[in-house]
Amino acid sequence: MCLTCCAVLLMQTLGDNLNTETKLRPAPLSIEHGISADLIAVLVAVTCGEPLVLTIQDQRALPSGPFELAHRSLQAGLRAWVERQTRLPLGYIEQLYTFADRDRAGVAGQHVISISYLGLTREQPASGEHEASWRSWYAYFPWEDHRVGPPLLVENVIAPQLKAWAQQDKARQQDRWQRAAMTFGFEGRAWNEELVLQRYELLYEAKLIPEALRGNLPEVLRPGPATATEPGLGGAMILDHRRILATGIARLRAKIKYHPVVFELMPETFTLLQLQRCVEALAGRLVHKQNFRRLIEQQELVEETGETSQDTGGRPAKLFRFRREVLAERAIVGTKLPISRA
Amino acid sequence: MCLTCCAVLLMQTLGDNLNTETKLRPAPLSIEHGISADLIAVLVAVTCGEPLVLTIQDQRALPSGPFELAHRSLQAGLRAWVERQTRLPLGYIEQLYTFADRDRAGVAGQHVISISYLGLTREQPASGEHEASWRSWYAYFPWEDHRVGPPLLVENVIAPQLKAWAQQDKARQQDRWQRAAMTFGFEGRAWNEELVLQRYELLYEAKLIPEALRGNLPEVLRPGPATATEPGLGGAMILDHRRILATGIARLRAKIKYHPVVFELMPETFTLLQLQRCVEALAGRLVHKQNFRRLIEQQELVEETGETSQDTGGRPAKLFRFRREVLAERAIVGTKLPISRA
DNA sequence: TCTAATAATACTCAAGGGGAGTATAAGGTG
DNA sequence: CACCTTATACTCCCCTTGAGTATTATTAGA
Repeated sequence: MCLTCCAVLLMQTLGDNLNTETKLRPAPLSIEHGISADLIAVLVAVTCGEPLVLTIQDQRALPSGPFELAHRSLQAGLRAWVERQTRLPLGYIEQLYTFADRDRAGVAGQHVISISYLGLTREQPASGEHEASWRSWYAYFPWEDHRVGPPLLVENVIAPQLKAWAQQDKARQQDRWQRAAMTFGFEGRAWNEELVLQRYELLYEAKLIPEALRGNLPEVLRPGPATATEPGLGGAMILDHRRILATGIARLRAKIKYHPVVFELMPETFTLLQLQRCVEALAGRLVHKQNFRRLIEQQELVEETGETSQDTGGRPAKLFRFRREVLAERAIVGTKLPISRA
Repeated sequence: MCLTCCAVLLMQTLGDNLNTETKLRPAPLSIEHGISADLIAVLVAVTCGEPLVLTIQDQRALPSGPFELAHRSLQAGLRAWVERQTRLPLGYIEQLYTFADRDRAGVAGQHVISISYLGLTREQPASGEHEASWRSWYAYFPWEDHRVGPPLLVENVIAPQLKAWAQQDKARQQDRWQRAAMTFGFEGRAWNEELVLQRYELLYEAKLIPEALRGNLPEVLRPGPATATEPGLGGAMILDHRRILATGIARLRAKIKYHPVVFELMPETFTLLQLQRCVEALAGRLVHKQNFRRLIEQQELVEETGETSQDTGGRPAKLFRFRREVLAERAIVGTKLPISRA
């Protein structure tokens, strides 16, 4: 079969090239096909105003598993697999990105295609079996939390280090610093919470992220120390899992603005402040309370349950529930083109 | 070389298989591993106010090829492959979606993962070798072109057929018709040009699309008649290529609203009307001329070249060029959250 | 019991973006 | 020259949106 031949030949080519450095050289015959597919999930929940992500392996990896042919579709495969592993009912699933960089090749030329998904779930039940645990995503991206103002980390650590990095290359200095200023909001620019991935990639490129210092291939075999780099720029993860997480956060931050996905993260009934805190947790920014309520109400996204919540610490708040009908009623998309209505 | 061998063998396999109507049921044993990966490209150009997509196989398929392990990344692989095949310089590339539905399984359990990409290219040089040719995407989605008003097809054909389909199932009647009304803008609702995929999937579900009538598995082997269904609901394509095209169109229609990708489709210099016509071709809707210009200018997306174009049919128009700097200057993303600036 | 703190909720106001239209300029063609 | 076509400038007005003030309903504590 074509694929086999292709793979085998490639194996050899790859094998030849790769092992010039390290010399773990597996028998090239042992692997027949060069391609395997993995599913990687960014599972998000928000509890007590913290955005949580499900992790395994001592909080250094995203849950992932082999793509099984048994399922009708990728989506179904992921859903079944997640629910089996974690017992979490998955409200919302969305494909994120498919990675197949050569650098990701794992054990000896075995080429891995990773299809990543974003999944939203309610609250946070017992996190299933295995060593799965929930962790705030700001543990991996401390510079992304601007809810109490811009973190000192940005100004005190990231800015100077990026400046130094920019100056390392006189030719590209301008360009580098402009990118840094744009993504991190230096030089008086506004912070843009959606640029999560761009910021991570910039830090990676500047080698401020421990993942960037690892060798490419043999890396799979040494996940590195668990907390060695924690104090600085957030917890590291294996492989490119942190990049995938960044992709998921960025996607979610963009999505909440034009699609009512927040409600997938909320309990059945909630107060408006709880909803606001959830949005703020995701966006990493504070929101204008009155205007937020106006936005929610004029879009008719919620309806009163008639009950109130007493445990607010102040005046009791009305409880609301999501009006699921809106999903069918209208497609929420924004126009930016001056479309002629005539 | 691997690539050659792979390609040649695939050619043969495909060639052999394509014209045998059914019987092709290979021995399930022949394949050891179930997974192979394909790249599928939605290549778009706009010429003379028409949005074009590159097709092969008598305009019934999108260009695709095996994923080659030799490249550094998927993106690089696609770029190299496209440029080799078509000699088109690809300005912009974006991953669309990864499909791996069981229904797509081609030859007997061989599981195919298809990673689809959207690519934008300038104008339209000679379309390379092979049987590649450009075709207006509205040939596949005639109901999507609202530039001269809502097509009669929508009101005269689609609406009644969807109504009939809704009424087939008394239980789901309400729901079905609401979906139809929402996506196609029936019952006085506004047309939303971004819902390309939703509309296609609705028509597919209602079996108004010939692709939906094909059997699942042996389908690969019989692409069906070339123009049998043309007069009705647009040209058919093999497998799920039309769905992928719909995904690409939808993504592009959404993207032009918040990211200056249109310019990847324009020649080096252009008049504002040419730019407008290009946007209109993509969006499938007319745009308010004066407000469109205001939008472009206030965003400082273009700068005058100093020259003018005479062949407008009227007063000569200033020529403009895209200000590439804006890409670095600012990240264009829109906020819909009432973020507190204090 | 009275007071301060916390939060919910209602309302106001001004600036700006965006939809829509009018007016004028500058080329062609008969 | 009249008349068509397109380019370009400018106006108007409403509604969204950012920002702030005022009022109400609770709890905690002096």
